[in-house]
Amino acid sequence: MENLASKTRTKDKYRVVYTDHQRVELEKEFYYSRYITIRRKAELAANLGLSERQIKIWFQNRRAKERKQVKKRDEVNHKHNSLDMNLGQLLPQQHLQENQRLQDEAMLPVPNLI
DNA sequence: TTGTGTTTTACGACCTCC
DNA sequence: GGAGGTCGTAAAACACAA
Repeated sequence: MENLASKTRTKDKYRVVYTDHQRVELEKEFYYSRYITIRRKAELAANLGLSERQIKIWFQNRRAKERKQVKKRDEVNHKHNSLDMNLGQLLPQQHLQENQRLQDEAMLPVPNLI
């Protein structure tokens, strides 16, 4: 008898797609804490019908995603800061508009937790 | 449609900590 | 040593312009 925890990648399914409910619950937990405890991992696994290994890997991937987003945002901000040299020549209204544009660019998608 | 870029699962390699 | 971390990557799933 093979359990889910030991083999999540099968011949016919390279990867499974998690349900909206599973994703929402995982996002909620991630929002609460970036690192899941052993106890919470076991609880979530039981509640969501996933293996603890899947929960662990989901959190690893989620943190990687966040780092990627932060890096992208930092790059935009860096671009923003280097632009500040030139912005000194802009009128105040233009400066505000440029600021808003850069902030919009850096805006991250916020997960819908409801 | 379909070609293409992005996101999502899952893993292996390697590292650190206890 | 084992558990869990990051990093890089494969491949399926998805989004979307042309």
